[in-house]
Amino acid sequence: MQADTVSILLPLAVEGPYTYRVPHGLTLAPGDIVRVPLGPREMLGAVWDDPPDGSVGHNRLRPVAHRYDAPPIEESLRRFVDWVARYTMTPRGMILRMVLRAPEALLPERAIAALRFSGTVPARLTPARETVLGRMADGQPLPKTGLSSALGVSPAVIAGLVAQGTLVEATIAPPPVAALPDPDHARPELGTGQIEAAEALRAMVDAGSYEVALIDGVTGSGKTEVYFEAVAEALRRGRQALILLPEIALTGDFLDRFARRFGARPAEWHSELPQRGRERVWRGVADGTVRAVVGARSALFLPFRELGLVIVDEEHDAAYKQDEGVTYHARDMAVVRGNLGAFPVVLASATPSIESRVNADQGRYRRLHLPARFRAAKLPEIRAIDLRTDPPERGRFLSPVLVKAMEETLAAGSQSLLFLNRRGYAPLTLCRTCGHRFQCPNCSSWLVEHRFRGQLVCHHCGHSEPRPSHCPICASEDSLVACGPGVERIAEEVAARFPDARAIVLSSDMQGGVQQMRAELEAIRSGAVDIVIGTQLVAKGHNFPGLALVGVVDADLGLAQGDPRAAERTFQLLAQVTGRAGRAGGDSRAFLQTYAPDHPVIAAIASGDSEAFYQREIEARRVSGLPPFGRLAGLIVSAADRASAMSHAQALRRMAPPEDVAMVLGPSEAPLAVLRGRHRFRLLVRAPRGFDLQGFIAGWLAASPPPRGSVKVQIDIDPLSFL
DNA sequence: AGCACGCCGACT
DNA sequence: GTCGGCGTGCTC
Repeated sequence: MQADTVSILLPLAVEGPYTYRVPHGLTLAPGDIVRVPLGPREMLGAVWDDPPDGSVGHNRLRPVAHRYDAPPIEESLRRFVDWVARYTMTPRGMILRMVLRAPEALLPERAIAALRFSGTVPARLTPARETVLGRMADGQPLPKTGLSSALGVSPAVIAGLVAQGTLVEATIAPPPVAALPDPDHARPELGTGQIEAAEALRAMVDAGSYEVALIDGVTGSGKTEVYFEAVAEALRRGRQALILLPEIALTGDFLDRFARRFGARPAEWHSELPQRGRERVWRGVADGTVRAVVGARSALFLPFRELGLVIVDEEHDAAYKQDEGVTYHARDMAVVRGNLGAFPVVLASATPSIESRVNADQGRYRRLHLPARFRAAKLPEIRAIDLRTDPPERGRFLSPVLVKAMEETLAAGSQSLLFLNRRGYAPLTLCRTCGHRFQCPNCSSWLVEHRFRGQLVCHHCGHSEPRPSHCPICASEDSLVACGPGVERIAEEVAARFPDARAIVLSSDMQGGVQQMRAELEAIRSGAVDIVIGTQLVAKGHNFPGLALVGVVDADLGLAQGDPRAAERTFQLLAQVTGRAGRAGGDSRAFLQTYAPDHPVIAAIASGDSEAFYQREIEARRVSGLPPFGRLAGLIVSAADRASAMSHAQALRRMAPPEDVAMVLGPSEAPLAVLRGRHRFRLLVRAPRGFDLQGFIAGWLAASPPPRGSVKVQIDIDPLSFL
């Protein structure tokens, strides 16, 4: 505890900061980014606020090597790191690591090599040389790369002028990674309902204090336009703004939309961003040259210098949950960051999560409801098709009612979308002779036939094997039958029924990657496709302006699982898919094929009465003590083989919990997944609101007989009862 | 994160 | 008899 020591948090899996000696002549303040010796090497770290402890002898302390000339990590971000670490039960250093993801960003950015006119005219002037001098006479340096083609002369001319001393080496500062967005570039015309909501958001940003707003409204009600007004207000007030999107929705379309409103594309941040780009965005965010960022969940950990607003679009989306490494829910952490940084947070969704709805109902969030579609866009007419009364023909999966609607749509020259959230050809293959079912050797799930690829694939762990021609058990030839539909099989049926229609399958395991995908989306947009058959992919992120008909092949899929959020997820997915119809205006229809037309989820979608669904679901959650009324944590128990993972999970469950904590091994006691050769089971821990779940789990793990080495336990889900 | 230390299979 | 696999532990 001496004046010449300092606490440094290192981006490693260490619980707290280490103590270092401050060398003479160096002044350090909390948040400063430094380089310190650690073992045989040097490492990045940040000065933290903890008072240096005396547990390590002063004579063993090593000195800080260097302080970077970079903006310090701001106080509220430091508190955020501490908070997230405690909440997720992760060592603090691991959270800091998420902040310091772009270490090269700490060095000054490399200038661009350029050439400029030195003032010395060459002895001989040729026409090409005159061209160059004419363009460079003002002495402004021009970038070296591409200079000759930019000036329309051969590289030899440039080289000659350099040799003569007419052009000399120079540098130019790299352009900012993103141009400044202008809040008043193209102010939109808002509808009446939108004006009120936009005004409320503007007032929140003006107030400059923590508050959470939940904007909800059907697809096409203009949520984006409304929250852009909040972004504009933050920019006007000199604050930075962050828009979070689920990775899949972070498309060029969205960036263009931002650019149309603000006159410049925002900086973007996501996992695919190349190293150079990451560094530039990180630096720009830290030094304040970047004013607006659109990013995936990890953007929440960027070192903003004056963050004044976070928008979480599609706030219900499960992609906000990070479940590798540090497990956190970006929507919840965004709310925390707003709370610690004293600025507003806006959650937006056409189908809000139950948690957010409850928080709004209970007054913790302000609810801004957008009542109607905007710009004359009409909602589709939605109808459930009862498959018990209108069944498909034998061996087929499309009901005559849906087929007729498709025929009509096709005849009118409009587009149809068939949605089935199941990749591949068939979800189960069995032998007609002996009844053998093809199961994954690692997991307990069925292998899915992918006919285009000729493989049987496990969608759980990725295992795949070639589809055999005969049964591996009874050796019968031609006895294998595909059970149930996947998108490939629906495509087959569509091809048989509509041989002249131009049909296309969109699913995540498409061959050809991003390029191919882009081309196909463009084909759909331009109207070169009549029938789109797609999985979840078509529900999110992409707009299909010409869609007149949406058919949900199996609306019941997803309702039967043991997952406590199954109903909510299905509702959200169905609302999104049916909402794809008719965005651009005109009449449109959506059909839900179902065996349970009275199921609350189906009924809510078909009647358009989502309120009824929410009330019912909220009540069900309240009764069972699930989030947001209780707190739920998933412990992932993992081990190198299935049996020991299972036995460790059971051992943990046997640890007698207090009465107010419930635990189940589940859902359905099935292994979650086999990832990187590790078998994982999930334990769900449920506790009442207000209960110190983290403390309980930590104590529980400390007291449990140490499971042999190879078992890892991590917090998976955690709820909202923190503010 | 690195890097060292420490126990069980196929080889000069 | 060793070389080497990566599981575990440590770095102020």
